[in-house]
Amino acid sequence: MSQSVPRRRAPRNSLSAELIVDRALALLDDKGIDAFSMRALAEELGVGTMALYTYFRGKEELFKAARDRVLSTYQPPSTSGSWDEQLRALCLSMYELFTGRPSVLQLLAEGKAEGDFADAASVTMEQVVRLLCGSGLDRQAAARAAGTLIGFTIGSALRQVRECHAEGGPAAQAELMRHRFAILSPERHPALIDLAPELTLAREDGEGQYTFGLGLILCGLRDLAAAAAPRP
Amino acid sequence: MSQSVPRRRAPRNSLSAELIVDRALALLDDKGIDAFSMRALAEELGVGTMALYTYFRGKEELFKAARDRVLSTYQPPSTSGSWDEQLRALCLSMYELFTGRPSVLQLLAEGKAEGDFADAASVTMEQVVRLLCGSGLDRQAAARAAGTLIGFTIGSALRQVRECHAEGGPAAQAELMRHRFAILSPERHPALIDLAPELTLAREDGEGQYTFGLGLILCGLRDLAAAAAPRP
DNA sequence: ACCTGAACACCGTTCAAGT
DNA sequence: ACCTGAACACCGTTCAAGT
Repeated sequence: MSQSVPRRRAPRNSLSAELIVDRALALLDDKGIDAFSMRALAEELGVGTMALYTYFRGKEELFKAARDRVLSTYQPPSTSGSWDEQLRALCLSMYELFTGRPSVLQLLAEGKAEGDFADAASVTMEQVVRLLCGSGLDRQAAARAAGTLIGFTIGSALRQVRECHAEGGPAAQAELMRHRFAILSPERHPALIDLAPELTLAREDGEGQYTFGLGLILCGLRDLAAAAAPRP
Repeated sequence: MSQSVPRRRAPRNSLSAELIVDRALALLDDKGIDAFSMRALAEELGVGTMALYTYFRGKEELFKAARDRVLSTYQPPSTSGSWDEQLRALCLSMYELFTGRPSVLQLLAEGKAEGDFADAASVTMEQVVRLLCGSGLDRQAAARAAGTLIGFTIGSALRQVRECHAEGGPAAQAELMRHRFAILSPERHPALIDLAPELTLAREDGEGQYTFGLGLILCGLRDLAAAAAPRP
């Protein structure tokens, strides 16, 4: 007679911090952060739950390791061109890193993996800050611009990731949005109803939405830099 | 001998959906979404946990009720001036609504309270879209601009809210940030270290950071509108 | 050192029961 | 209708024990 399928235990010493992080990232990217649990991860690895605690103090520490794993594999692009073109390339590559690895983004955004950042992240920050400081902005404006660019990038990536992890996927989300528009009263919300098709499309095209917003911010920065350092 | 302080039960029929939402919001704003639980809320109200289920199907529905409560009390400001000045005022008032009610923002951002929006929210959206459509932008640009403004506002408010709910509060967060800068190598991150004071300040001043970014976006929109509808 | 199972203190929710 | 307690299926983590 068949056993209750207890997924035969992995042989001793076959476990490692690396392997655990690998599987954790796979589980995270696959099912999302809400479906993640130490117990489920252990099950996946074919070990008892507490085996994980030999390698990590707890869930939090495992999350930080997962975050660092992804961030440390990140290669900032080598850029060229004017400072704003370089900023655009840097931000876009960050956006792609995040949307390509939804799990880590969720960890960062929900504050589950706070702590000292991996080196790759600070290298990119360094580039961003250097470009901004060389653009003619004063120090305060440069600092705030850095915050705006990073925040906008993370926020935009986060929105798209949530769209994908939401039940039913993007298709269902779009349907839900159409329904919301459908129940609005035409007298009170004429402009909203009129623009509904474009609004729905914009929401579906996360990357287009992001590049549009990024363009606006960079345009604002160019104007600001030009005003701060006018042609002599 | 004293009882185990079972917080004497509330009299029968003293409970209501209103009262539950009230307390839920208080608990949420006070301790944050992570510390919230149906059990804790019931305890706070002096009733058994299951009493809540007489008024709400479950946690999700309670969250939606809490969200709607807050959004329906929101009064969009009456604006005047040019379209971009009006947009600025609308966005700022949304930002203040959210940062004033951290709990609801977290519900919205973490997708815990999805569903049809309250009326007040769509009234504001209507205004935003109307202003954008009247600015000279084409339809697609108007839709994307709306997405950018809303997304940036929610994202910025969320960052500030998390800053406040993080352990130790803003002060501890700033200290942590200084520490992060302190451990960077001066050879590899000269610009970052040089701008550290301003970056720390910018992070502490959430509202200043937001208005700065909003200004950049609006500046970009003005340029775009001017290019789309040049003087005849 | 590496891994285990039992146990503890939580959680949301179902269910049968009481008023 | 309104509210209860017991129970179920989860969760992260502690702890004593096994190899």
